[in-house]
Amino acid sequence: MSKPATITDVARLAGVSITTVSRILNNKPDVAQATRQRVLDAIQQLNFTPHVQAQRLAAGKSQSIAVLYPSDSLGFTELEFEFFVGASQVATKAGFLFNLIVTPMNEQTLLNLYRSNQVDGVILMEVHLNDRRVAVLRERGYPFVLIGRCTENTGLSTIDLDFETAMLLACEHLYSLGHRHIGFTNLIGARAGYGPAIRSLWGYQRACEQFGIEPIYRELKPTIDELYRATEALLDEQPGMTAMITLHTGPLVGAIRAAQNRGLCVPDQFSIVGILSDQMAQFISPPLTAISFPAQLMGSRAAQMLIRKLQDADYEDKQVLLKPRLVIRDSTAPARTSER
Amino acid sequence: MSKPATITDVARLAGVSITTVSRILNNKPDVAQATRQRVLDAIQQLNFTPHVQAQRLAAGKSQSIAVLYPSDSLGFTELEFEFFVGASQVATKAGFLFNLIVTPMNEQTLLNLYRSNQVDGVILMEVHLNDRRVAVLRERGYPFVLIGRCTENTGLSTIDLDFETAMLLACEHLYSLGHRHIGFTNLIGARAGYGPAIRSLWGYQRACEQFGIEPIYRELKPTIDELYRATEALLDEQPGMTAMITLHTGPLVGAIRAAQNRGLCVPDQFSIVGILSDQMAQFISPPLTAISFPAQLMGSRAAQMLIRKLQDADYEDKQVLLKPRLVIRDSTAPARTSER
DNA sequence: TTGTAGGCGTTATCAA
DNA sequence: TTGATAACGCCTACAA
Repeated sequence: MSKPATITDVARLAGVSITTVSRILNNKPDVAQATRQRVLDAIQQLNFTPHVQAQRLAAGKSQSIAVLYPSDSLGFTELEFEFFVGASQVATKAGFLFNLIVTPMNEQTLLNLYRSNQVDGVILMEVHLNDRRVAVLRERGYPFVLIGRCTENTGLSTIDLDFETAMLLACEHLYSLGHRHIGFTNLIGARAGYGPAIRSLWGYQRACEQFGIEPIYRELKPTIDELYRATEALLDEQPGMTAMITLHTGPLVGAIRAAQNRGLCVPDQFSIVGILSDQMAQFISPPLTAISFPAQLMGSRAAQMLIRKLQDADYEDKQVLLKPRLVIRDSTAPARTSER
Repeated sequence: MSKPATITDVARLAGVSITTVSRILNNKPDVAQATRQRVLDAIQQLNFTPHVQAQRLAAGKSQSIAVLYPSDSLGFTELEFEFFVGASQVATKAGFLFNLIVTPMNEQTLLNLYRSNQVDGVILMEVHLNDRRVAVLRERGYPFVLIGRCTENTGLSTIDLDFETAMLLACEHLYSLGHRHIGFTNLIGARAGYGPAIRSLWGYQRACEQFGIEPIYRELKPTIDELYRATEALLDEQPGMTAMITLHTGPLVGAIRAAQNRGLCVPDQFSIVGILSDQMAQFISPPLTAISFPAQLMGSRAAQMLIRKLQDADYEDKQVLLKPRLVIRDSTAPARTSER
């Protein structure tokens, strides 16, 4: 583990000044072809790589971004992984380091991230309508991007799935299959202002009005058991219910099981629509009719926006809202008009 | 976005030298109580946070670790997410930055990671029996930890699941249920020396000998379709086969489906055992009897080992091998002695 | 086209 | 118990 070569070593070996080496490293013009070659040779020979800490200190940038994913939030879903991979790929390609921080941060630690120059910018996940983190960062003018969005997003860079439309689509699909009693089990947190939860609820409510159907609504923690019990309860209370939409990714297996345990065959007697990744939708039996959640895309777009923002002084903030897409698989079928 | 305060500002405000402030920041002894308080007040007042780049440059450490997960490797499984979360939590708690790098690296870029001081150490995933990355890093004496292991691990820090024993357990379970024709669909890559694949194969082979049963073996890419087709093919070719073990996490749904499509009820007429996270095992229908894969634990243990190694000069390398645990759920049942 | 010199914000080594 | 001062490795005016 001998000490890595420094720019000084290179300069000495090539018989030039440090400045010249630096110029070449940073692709500045005004270097004689011969000199450049000599320096490049020296670099090669010494296996030299610039010391990033030093570069960053001198340049005043950290060249790294972080994703803040408070892991206590909602338990496992398959989506996170895709977000991370998408963002990490983009970051690496752009020469940025990608930090994943799953420990929840308070206002202080969040600001320190910037002040201490650990990161140039962050991607915030699990965003609420009134997110303190957003308020704090916005006020200080620190660069960041949201996966999700707030109530007031002017001047922010955001990327989100249009959950409201997603719910409309889902309801429409079921309605067109003849379903008139459609339940919706939402993520917990709508009241707390958790974006996806509250917007889905709005969408559901709008759909109910639009189609003239009666809402059947629950909020749950995203565990299989919860969804299992809730589904059973709903089936009991709502004998007329022939279909369900759920925002919970994995646990929605609980819903399927509960239905099946009641002797209800999915989809022949009971239809289910989810919102989840295409991957996961196919892992489930039966393969799920679902709004697909393009998590990897969202992760990479978020990273792109952030990095551009960091590099372009006059980058314009954008609020990207992805149009949801319904993929019909095997968990939905026409409603039996007779009874359930 | 006013410039953050520096140590100089603090020193000036407190009326002491930079050195003194530095001492206090680093909890050195020999500072008068009164001085300390004065400096702390100044720090508070200025909202000062040390500039990490500068600290790291001066100290010669980057205080960050990275996980190298080449994302082209095997496609999605739910396990990665858990690895990352586990490692990230530990890193943050220890004051380290956690970098996730999913872009595959060649020898050069890997070494540059160290030389450029981006990271102090890395956690390698997707390890092969003869892993070039390991050879390269070991030779240079750079600190790293493996999730997985090689053929020769002396002097390395590794953590791995004992796949060989896992396969023995799985076979034993099925054998004790009366199954005598047990198929095994492995991850592709055994021949290429991919650790989990090859060790599982060894375990399976040992189990077959031990129980005197005939191996029924396939290697596949981890997609639902592949596993679906392979299972169908196996069912055709091996009319006596009543059970299957598979190393593929999600796609094993394909196996279940194929069996069911043949009119084989799982588990009554066909048993399946997987190796996957407890989470995922429950997402699947029927809930899967499986060797549980403690990914989050492995991630955090790996990070712990690495960080200790970085901090303790005389840290002893350990090769940790986790004992597998079989959790019996609803995908295995006694073999029908009659026929399938 | 090239080099000199100062600075980035810390830590570490000596003196005082 | 404190404080100069020299690193750390690189970048960047400015000068030559």
